[in-house]
Amino acid sequence: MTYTSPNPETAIAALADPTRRAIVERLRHGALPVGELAHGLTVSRPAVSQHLKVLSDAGLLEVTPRGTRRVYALAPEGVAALRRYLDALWDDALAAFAAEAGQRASPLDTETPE
Amino acid sequence: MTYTSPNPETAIAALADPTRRAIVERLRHGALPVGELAHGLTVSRPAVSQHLKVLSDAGLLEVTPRGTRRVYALAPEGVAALRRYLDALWDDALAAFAAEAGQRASPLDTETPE
DNA sequence: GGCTTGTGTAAGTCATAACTTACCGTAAGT
DNA sequence: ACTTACGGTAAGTTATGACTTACACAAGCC
Repeated sequence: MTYTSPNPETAIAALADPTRRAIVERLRHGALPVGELAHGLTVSRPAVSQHLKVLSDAGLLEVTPRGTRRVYALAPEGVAALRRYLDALWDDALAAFAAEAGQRASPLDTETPE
Repeated sequence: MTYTSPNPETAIAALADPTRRAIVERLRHGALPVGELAHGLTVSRPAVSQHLKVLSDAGLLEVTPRGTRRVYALAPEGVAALRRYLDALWDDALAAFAAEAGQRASPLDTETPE
């Protein structure tokens, strides 16, 4: 029960911020505590904490308290949820693309039928 | 030369806005002109135009002028770029996850080696 | 037990971007 | 050619959210 992502849209919104993407990039290589994480960034440690909260709420990160430090890691399930969302979008995009190509092949409606 | 997406990060930022996600959702079923698009939304037509520009710049949408109206459609290549980005992230997330699981199996460093 | 280290939270400031109204250009219809 | 419909752009306002400093709390070390 490592709690799954709430919804992919929250995750997308979380990844929109450059600093948060930088955090995610830093976590690609492995889990890190907050201090280490903030050391490579240009913003203050509290700012990092706030971003970590947003990413965690979006289901993209998981915390493991280890003594006095809190180690953050990428949550594979959160990334997977995003992937599923985009896969479905990709599927529909292709279908719509094909449908429009078919419509252009048989120009039944130069005008919208209203 | 339907011009490809600039980078996945711009696309993510574009999808962060709820109104823009609503536009994308509406385009899943097929291409639409601006008027039709704005009709289903709560914001004004100019606002929709601005959002369409952002989505187009991100490589997620394509325009087809048809007479006086401009028909917008999902750009499969833009969605594909996003998918590739997330696939790579997913890959690293799994690797990091496995690495940490291995570290926990052989606890060489209860402390960070600094 | 007090001190230090590591981190999350609160309050407030400031920058960004989403939205509105007004306007302009362009393509079709009569 | 004039009118109408459609959509992009400009200018200005407002709301959102990212950042800072200051503070509070918990866990290890002496």
